[in-house]
Amino acid sequence: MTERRSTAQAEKSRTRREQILDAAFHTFARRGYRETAVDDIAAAAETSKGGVYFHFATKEAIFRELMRTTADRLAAKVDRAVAAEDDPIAKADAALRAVLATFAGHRTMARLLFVDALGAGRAFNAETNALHDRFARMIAGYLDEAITAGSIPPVDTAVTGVAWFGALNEVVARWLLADDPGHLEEAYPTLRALLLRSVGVSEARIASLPGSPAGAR
Amino acid sequence: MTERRSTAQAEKSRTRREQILDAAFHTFARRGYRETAVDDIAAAAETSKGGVYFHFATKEAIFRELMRTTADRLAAKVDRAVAAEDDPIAKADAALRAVLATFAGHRTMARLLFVDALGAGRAFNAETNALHDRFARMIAGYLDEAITAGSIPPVDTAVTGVAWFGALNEVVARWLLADDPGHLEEAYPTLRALLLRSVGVSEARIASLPGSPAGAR
Amino acid sequence: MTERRSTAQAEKSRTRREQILDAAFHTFARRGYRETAVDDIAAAAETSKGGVYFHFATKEAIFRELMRTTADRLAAKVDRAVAAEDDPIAKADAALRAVLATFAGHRTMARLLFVDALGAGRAFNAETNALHDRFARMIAGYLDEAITAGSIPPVDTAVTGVAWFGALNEVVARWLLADDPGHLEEAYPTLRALLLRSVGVSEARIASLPGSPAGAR
Amino acid sequence: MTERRSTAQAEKSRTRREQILDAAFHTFARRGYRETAVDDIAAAAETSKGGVYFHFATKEAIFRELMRTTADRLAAKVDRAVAAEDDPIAKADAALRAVLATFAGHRTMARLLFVDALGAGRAFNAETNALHDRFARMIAGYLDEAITAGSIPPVDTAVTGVAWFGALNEVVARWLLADDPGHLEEAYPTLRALLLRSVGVSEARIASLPGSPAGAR
DNA sequence: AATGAATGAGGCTTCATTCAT
DNA sequence: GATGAATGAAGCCTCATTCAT
Repeated sequence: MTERRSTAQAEKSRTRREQILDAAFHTFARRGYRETAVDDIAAAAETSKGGVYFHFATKEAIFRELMRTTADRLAAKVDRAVAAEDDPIAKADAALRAVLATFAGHRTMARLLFVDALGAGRAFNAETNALHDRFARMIAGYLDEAITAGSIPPVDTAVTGVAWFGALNEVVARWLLADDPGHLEEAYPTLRALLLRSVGVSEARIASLPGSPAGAR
Repeated sequence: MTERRSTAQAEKSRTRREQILDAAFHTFARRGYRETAVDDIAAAAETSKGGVYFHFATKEAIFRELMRTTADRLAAKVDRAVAAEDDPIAKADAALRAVLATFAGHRTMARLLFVDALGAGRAFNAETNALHDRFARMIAGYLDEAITAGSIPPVDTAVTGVAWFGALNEVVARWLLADDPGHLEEAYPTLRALLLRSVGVSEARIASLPGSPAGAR
Repeated sequence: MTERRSTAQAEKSRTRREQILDAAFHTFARRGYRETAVDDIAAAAETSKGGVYFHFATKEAIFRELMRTTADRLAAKVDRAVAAEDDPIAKADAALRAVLATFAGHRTMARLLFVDALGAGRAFNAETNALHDRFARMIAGYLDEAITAGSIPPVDTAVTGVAWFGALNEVVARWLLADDPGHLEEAYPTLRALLLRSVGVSEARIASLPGSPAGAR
Repeated sequence: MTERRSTAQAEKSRTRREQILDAAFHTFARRGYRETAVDDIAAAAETSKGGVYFHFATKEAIFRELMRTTADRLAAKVDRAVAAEDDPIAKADAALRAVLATFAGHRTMARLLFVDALGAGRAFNAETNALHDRFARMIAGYLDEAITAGSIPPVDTAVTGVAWFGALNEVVARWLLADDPGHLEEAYPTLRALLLRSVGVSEARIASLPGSPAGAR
């Protein structure tokens, strides 16, 4: 009985904890880190300030956890998409597509991950840095594989990873910040062609990818 | 006499104004907008809070002016560099080089322009947006010229402008946020090759640019 | 149990709220609205600035609530006094007596209601206006009844209400501001005779009221 | 020559001083004492803050001087009006009429004198007190004359003076604070009848005064 | 005489965090 | 576990006053 109750409590607690994370996620994304008061989070989570502080030590801790899990989720999605492809270039394509699709579906998530981290102040630079680094490295890794496989000529994959991520990031960010967002996917073919070309993939190969403009050169 | 005196005073006032802007510039860049107190600016400018408020209506006004003038200065530098070249691709090269060189010399300036704007909170998104837009458009403009001149094949220059700016931005930002910065210019040849290739410039043409890796020729 | 606890807490909270109102009441009355800092109120209430702001949104809100409740209390007292009399003139007498007695007992209350409202700045004119209007109308209402009952000849009760209130107000205010207050009630018979006479009540009727100067009978 | 210049300077100085007083008068009256910044006064006087401080030691000093001179002017006007009459009751009528006429013509002056003094904070109570006292005493003085002349029965003229002033003050104040002022003079016959009746002047005598309703009872 | 820049105390409000219940 | 009251350090801004020129 005690056993059962404590389990039930633990479950309820986990639920409440997630409620708070959820609320924080949306509130941070909508209003930004500094503009979000712990009270706002508590209200959105339908609990009290004290309740929030029972589950998290500080406001910063909430944000950090959110950053981490959100990034994890995205990275997992990308990994899954990549694993489904064989050809290195198809892998890259799949990865890009996965990122854009996720963002397109979760504007909020993107905002949190790519825009707000900076707004959170110097304290978070390490986090942000690590996050961007992680994605840049991920890209570099795939590029390295592609080079090894002979799919593309050798390049400085470290710099290229950063640049690709930056290009992607900016396109997403501009979309996030736009008053009238439009469809993020529309930019995809152009962006993909740009990125692939930048590492020496031939026009023919690019044109052969699914979704390329029909008669493309 | 009165004339002379008032002129001297006006000059001193202007000097003080600039002192404040300077102090604000550095403090914002070091600590971020939200993290910077008006008192900090005053202290750094060796004046008082009231002194700051004599010259600027609000903290925000200081930041806005800083954003504007900093962007102006950079844009002017780029324009000058571009005007010195004839060939569209050389122009692009010059522009990139100008941006990187400026940032390399003024880490602080870059931080303010590219990183902190986001930290300033939702209220500044319009400003930031406009700033990024300005540079993205600038790039798109040069790309359009290059297309018109037949130097590169047609592409969606709007998206490309954004992507280029993003790639550049990210490279700079990562450098800014790194613990051990290293030399920004080292990334330049790689980045340049990447960007030019992405819009279809031939390897030969890229290799012919000054500063390209020796063996590449 | 939870019930009991929450009730106890709510009660404590209400108590604290009133503590703050009380402290504000006295501080406003002693120093005036502008002169009173929220810190002063907090200190007087033996709590912190934050504590005050937990219970009230702004300093102005405190003042407004104070004005309202104080006026309510006075109006209720007058209404009760009036209801206890039958004859219109006796009603007027009772009302005047109630006001003066209340003020005499609570110098502070009077100060807040009649003097400080103006010190609160243009923003409060609406409030003050409404307050004075309320009392002037109250008087006018009783006068109208008296006219209807044939106890006094017809007069412009609107202007008369204002004038009566003004006379009363000034007598009270002068007493409030005097260095050596003396007894407010001493002025009462004179004031009452003045006011009643001003609306045509006969000397005989006035002399018959309780508390009239002996020899006047 | 020096002589002449210094005279000219003195004159200019006096002019400037008055300019400032004028500006202060209007600004205080429009915005209230606390809401008026010395900068506002300087701007309205078309001079600088320093200029203001050359002529006046403090903001308070300006206000005090304004109160005094304004009251002087009004008192002089009343005295003149009173001197023109013989009969005590006609004198009283003339005095009331003078006050109301002055206020009606100078809403601004009235506001400064009767409303704002309180808004200026406790520091001015002495001044305000003295001012109100002065007018109450003035009224009491005329009433004493009237009693001596046998025009009215004896009353406590001190209290009556205060009450009369209060009635007058309130009527004026309500007019000052009203959104849609209307004509102050319209209230005059009612007010006059009220006041005169209150000290035992007969209906017949009241009806005989100029401006009384034609067929008045 | 006048200017305008500078000063700095002080005001109101916000908010992350703590804690008794 | 949860609540909500309390704390107090900051933060931004205003403004009377001073002062060098």
